[in-house]
Amino acid sequence: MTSTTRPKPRERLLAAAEELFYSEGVHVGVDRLCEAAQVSKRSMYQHFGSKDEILVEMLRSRAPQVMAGLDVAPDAAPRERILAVFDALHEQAQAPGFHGCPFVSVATELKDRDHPASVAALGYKLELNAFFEEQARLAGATDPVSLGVQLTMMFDGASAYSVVRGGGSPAARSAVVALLDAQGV
Amino acid sequence: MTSTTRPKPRERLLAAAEELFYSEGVHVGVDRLCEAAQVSKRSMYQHFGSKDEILVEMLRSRAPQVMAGLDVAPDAAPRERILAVFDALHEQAQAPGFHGCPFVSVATELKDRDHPASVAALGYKLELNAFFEEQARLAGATDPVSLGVQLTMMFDGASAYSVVRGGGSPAARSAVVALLDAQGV
DNA sequence: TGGAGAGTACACAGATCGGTTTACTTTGTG
DNA sequence: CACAAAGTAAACCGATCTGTGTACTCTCCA
Repeated sequence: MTSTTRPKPRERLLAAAEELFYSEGVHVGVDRLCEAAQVSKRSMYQHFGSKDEILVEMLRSRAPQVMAGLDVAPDAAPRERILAVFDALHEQAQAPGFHGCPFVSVATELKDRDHPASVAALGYKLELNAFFEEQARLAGATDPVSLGVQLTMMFDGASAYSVVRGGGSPAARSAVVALLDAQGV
Repeated sequence: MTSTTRPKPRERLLAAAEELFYSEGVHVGVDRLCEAAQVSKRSMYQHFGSKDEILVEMLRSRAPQVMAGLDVAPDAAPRERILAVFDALHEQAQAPGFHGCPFVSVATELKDRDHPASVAALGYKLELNAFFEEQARLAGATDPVSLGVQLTMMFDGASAYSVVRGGGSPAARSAVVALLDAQGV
């Protein structure tokens, strides 16, 4: 009976935090968090020391899933694998509940790079950057380090575009193509 | 005595809102806002109907100044004028109190594109986009519309980079050069 | 000079914030 | 079965939130 069992409070809290913090911001209160997770506040403070701890744990535990949701062509050649990331982003940006990259959102809302959650967000961004850089290197890019940063910037820029205007733009893909072409990828 | 006069409460409130909402977020309370502006709460509600109204008015009134702070080479040729914007951003991103584009920040924090402040933020972003597009057109770009969007994305992507990691990166400028070169600008 | 408009200080309302505490119930297992 | 672990509901704490009400003072100008 491992498949139909209801998730434990800890996991329910992390799921509720993912949903609420993303759709409404990190200022959502613990009362609403507990209500959404169907967990009493007393239990919540048994599992987590504070609301911030939930936020950090949520970011840490979700990073791999977010990466997996973007690296949708792991067996393709580097250039296509990179482009697939932006195609995936483009599709996610069409969804009604899209509010940009959750890690950048948290960092933007906290406005404090020393906050543990900001550090967790930075960790994820470095991962994404490393992914781009590695693919660039595999494809024989002129300057993989620079290209990795450039692609990370384009990723966050395309996200910001969606946050402000809604939806996506084909200009993101053409920009990526131009950046890849410029380095012979 | 027009130069040494202390600004009126309305302007002091807008200045305090610009400072506090940017450095700490739109969730700063009206009490702290009034304290920073040295204006009584009663007076605040004489000038503005609500806290949100201050936020919207602040964004609207500050947009021209922000644009002016980026278009620092208005007499240069289009390509250099565009690059000057990213050089200005790069310098601003080095400053200790930098927290990204204030308009994108507000939109990110509100997570509601229908909010009047989000609409104001959108208006500013469209202005920046139009600026890039116009320069691209003047320089004879292959597809000025697409290039305008691409540059706006790079701008916000470079801003996000600074928010998450702090400081700037020379990769932003090289990316812009690649995008311009790809369109013969 | 005197009165109106603009400003102040401060208490208040009702809600919500993060977090704690008390008292009770459920659940899994030796 | 029995009992500890883990869960629940709900009151409570002091602080803060947006916004209002009251009562007073300042300043400028007809």
